[in-house]
Parts: sequence; structure tokens; C-alpha cells
Amino acid sequence: MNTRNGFLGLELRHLAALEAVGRRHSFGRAARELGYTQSAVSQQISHMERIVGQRLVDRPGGPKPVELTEAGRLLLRHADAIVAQLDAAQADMAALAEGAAGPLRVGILQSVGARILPALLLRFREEWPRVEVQVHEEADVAELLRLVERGDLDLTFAELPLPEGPFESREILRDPYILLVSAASRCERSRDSRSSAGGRRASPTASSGATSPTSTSSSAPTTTER
DNA sequence: CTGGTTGTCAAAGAAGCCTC
DNA sequence: GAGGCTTCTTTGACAACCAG
Repeated sequence: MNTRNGFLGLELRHLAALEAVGRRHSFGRAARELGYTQSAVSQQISHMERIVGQRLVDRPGGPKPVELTEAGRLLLRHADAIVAQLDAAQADMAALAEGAAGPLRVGILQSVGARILPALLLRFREEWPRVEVQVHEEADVAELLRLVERGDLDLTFAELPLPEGPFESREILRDPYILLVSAASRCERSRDSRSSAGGRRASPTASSGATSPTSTSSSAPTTTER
């Protein structure tokens, strides 16, 4: 018999029995803890020992406590890793079922990727550590919206107003843009009238940090979901 | 030595699951 | 539904050890 195939006969209940026996130092107490009879646990351990081909539990006989052999302790260390991995898998499955895990495909423009996304991702990963964010960059908002509509993206950053479509949007940021012109330009000469209407003074040396290729008007980046 | 405790081993049977 | 398989329980006989 192939040893590796033989190990396929090992089951989680066997590892649980080994762990309980190792911790309680008694077949009977391990059995009570696991909800089995002492005989059942004894048979499980014996079955394991036949599978691995080594003595896993030292039975001194009588009321002396039973102890795991070196082979038993070695196998238990692997069992701990297996059980921990299983716990992680169970948590992942539960998280996936409630939408807290799995991939999240996000569409962005270059400006969003450079200025907004890094900070957002940091916060997002703290809150949703099991969600893998997959970023997809496009130069065109219309293309991003098309990908969301087709289901190729889960959400995208866009600018308001949105075109007609099966989208749900949430405004997350207002990012004012300003116009920079020469002091001698016609725009500067007409500033008085715009200032009185609530406009902002343009400066040739300073800006509010706007990076959008759009040169005029204020924009309101938004996340859009299909 | 005796009784109590703990564990092994074997056999019979119950229960659940799967396949046909 | 019947049959096969697996797992577990129950029961009984037995062994090893400890305490009184």
C-alpha cells in the first residue's frame, strides 16, 4: 500500500480524538469531551495507528495517565495546522456567503488611482481584510460604466452627473477645481463680476490641488455600482 | 491480596448513508 | 426498499497498575 494513499484514510475525527487524548491524558475523559464512548475513542486511535504505522499514544496501563508518543506529538503539530487551516477556510466560506470575502473588481481613472484610491484601500483593507481588491484602470469614464453594466466590474469611480443606465451611485467626495490663467487674460479682467457672483479668484501660482483633466467647473467623484 | 481504576480487544447490533 | 458499508454503542473478558 502506498503510504501517501494510506494517509488519505486519516479523518478529522481521528485528529480530534488524538488531540483530546493528548490534552486530557485519558481515553475516557477524551471520549466524554468528544461525546463518544471510551471504546470508540480507543478504536479511533488504534485505527490511526494502523494508518500511520506507528504508535501514537503511550498506554502505561492502569490508572497512569496516557501520553502521546513522539510520533503522536509530531502528528498533532500537523493536525493543529490542518485544523487551523480548516477554521480559516470555514471563516472564509462564511465571509464569502455574507459578501465579506472574495474579489472586488474596482474601476478607476488615473487621477483616482493616484490621489483617492491609496488612502481608501488602506481603510478598506482594515475593515474588510478578506476581500481582494482588483483594480482596473481606464482612461474613459464611459468605458468604466460600460464594464460595470456588463458585470465585468463590481463598482467604479465616476463623475456626476451619470449617464442613463442601470446604476446605483453614492457621492463620496466633492473636489473643487479652479481655473488658472494669466493675470492679463480676459478672465482675470472679468473677475470682479464673477467674484460678486460667488466665484473664486484664480491664481497663476497656486491651485487647490485639482488633478482632473477637466479644466472648469466643480466635479463630484462618485462610486457607481450596477 | 483485594478492590478500584483505566484501557484493550472482540463480538453483536443499531443507526445513518449510499448505491442500485 | 434492499443490501452493503461505516461508525458507534454496548457488553463482557481480560490486563496492568495503584492504594489500602
